[in-house]
Amino acid sequence: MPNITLPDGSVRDFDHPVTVGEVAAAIGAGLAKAALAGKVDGRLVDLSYRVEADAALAIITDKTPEGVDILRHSCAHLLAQAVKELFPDAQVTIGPVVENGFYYDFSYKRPFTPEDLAAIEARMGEIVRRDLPVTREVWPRDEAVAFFTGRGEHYKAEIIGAIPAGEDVSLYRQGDFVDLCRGPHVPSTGRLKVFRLTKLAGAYWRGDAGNEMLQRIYGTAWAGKDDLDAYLRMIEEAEKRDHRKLGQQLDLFHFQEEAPGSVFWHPKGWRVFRKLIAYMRDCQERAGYVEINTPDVMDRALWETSGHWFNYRESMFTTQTEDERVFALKPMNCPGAVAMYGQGVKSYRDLPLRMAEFGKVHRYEPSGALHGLLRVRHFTQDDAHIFCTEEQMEAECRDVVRLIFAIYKDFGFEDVRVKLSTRPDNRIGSDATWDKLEGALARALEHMGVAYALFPGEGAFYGPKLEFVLRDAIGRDWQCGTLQVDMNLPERFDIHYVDADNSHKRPVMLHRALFGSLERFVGILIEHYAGALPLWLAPVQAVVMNISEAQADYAADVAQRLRDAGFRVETDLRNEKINYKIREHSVHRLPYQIVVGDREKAAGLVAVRVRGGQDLGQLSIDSLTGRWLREIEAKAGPV
RNA sequence: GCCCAUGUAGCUCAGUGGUAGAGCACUCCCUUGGUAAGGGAGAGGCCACGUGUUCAAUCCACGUCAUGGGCACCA
Repeated sequence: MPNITLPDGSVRDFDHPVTVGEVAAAIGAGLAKAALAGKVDGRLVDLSYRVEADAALAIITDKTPEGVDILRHSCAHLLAQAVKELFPDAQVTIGPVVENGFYYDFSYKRPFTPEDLAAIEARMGEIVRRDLPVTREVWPRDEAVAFFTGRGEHYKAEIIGAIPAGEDVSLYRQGDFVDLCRGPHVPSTGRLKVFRLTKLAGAYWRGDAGNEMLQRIYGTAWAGKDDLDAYLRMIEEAEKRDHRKLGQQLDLFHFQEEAPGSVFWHPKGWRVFRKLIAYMRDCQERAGYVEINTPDVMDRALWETSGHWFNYRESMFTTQTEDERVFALKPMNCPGAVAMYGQGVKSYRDLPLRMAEFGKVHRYEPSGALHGLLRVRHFTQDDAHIFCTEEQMEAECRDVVRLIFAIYKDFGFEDVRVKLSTRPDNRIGSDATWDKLEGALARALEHMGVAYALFPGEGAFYGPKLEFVLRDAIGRDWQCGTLQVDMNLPERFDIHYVDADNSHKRPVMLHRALFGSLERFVGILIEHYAGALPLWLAPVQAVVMNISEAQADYAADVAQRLRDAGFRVETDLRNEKINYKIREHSVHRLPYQIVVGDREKAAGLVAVRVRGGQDLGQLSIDSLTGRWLREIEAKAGPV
């Protein structure tokens, strides 16, 4: 008879098989009430699961992430049941748990409307009040297929049909609603209290764009109302940080219909952009890079050599001139860089050759992919191509990884996820070479003590790659930096260097970008800092305001002296009250506001207010610039 | 590209089958005020674009473009 070991190490002895729910009851009435499911020897099971033999058991409640996921999964079933009750001829497909909630995909003759959504949510509440028991049944696969086919649930039947013949499948039943599911689930619908349907969307059956579009309903679910409220507040906060909204409010950039996916940078936004380039240029020069610039428009022949014409053409902007020559706007900088390398004869003494380029690339991205600054059709890469020998490659990779982390740190990004994608099935180059290249990337990370996720088979056909991913304010992941090894282009362009023994050798080509796209990086920074860019990046670092006309000259003079000291400073000499001006510049998140009235003018000082409201009192211009220099030196600034 | 929604003044939004409104911003006047909105007046719109229906369309229908939320995509 089972000895049950609980998480605290205690053991309970039962003289007969017991269900998880009975164990919970034996421990205490409170736990029995809170129990949602169990975990037996590491496997999640229903409360009704019968423990026959000795086992380790944990009672799952909504206090753990696993418990909350069970709530969410059961909410997906609840949603499906409500939809089937209201729209009997809708067909169910799948309904998994996602971050913060769940969704369910349906096939229905017409799109669901927001009114439908409200009705469905109301029906879900009603089913909760019915407090239907949720029960598990095990069926032979073929019987389950026949059952769902008989109910007209063809998608469900198709899913179950894909399960190997002869296997049993588990079904969950609540009232008249039955769904295929691995489980576990809450014991009854009455346990689902805190949920909300959030949005309607289209989604392809089985995630394949070649299939029909289903209707997805998203919802969110939580253990308690406080959690839901916190989540909704978080969403609200994220919306306030949206770089598209802040870009408008802070007068940084705009988009317009004539140039979908391309940015109009306003003076202030362009200052941030230029600052990033200046910063990166400085970092790269210290790291031994040279900077080049290659043409934006090049003949089709070059793209045929690089292979883009055949593999990437649908994403390229092309143009034909009067003389019928066909050109393409570069979607990548690499061919230009290789062409640059090909000029003149390179010696092993020239390597490693690190060629950086702030290259503008154009890609005809699908219209539905465009998203503010984060996904555009025209963007600037902080690109570089490193040509080196195989022996030099590992050290070069290490240096790139070191540089990338140092740079992210300056922007306050400490939590960076790294992905290593390795050889795909369809590839060029020998296994020995791939071993070397993948090893170089992996060792570069390990050398830095950087954890990474391995994505086997996800590399490009021409080489493995590292990707550096940052998470934005709304929890979306954006790839920024990348480090790739390319065995293809050196071959296609037939480039080489003369080695010490006078033989011709093929260089290895590393391709790397640290910001990735300058446009995207600005977008991420705006959200990261909620528009309050640190002093060193702020487009306007300070504004000098006069109290009244009598100090206009002095204010202009102060501003000029600060500009002479190298700072980005504007004046606000408008005929407005100081309260009005301070409000406006606070809304625009200026790092510093400087007020000069008669008192400051007489003393030759300035009154300084820091972003956030702190009053520094009266300072001399020298002590203010000294403070600023120290702050800029410290870089990242408050987030 | 696919599904759904949206598109009215510089911005944020109301609104109606009889060619339009608010707040803020803008211009001018008064005010010269010490740390988050002083007062008054004025100007400003081919109601995204095209084609239909209608005596009449910003409103209805269809199409196009763009944007938003998802999906697919991100070599």
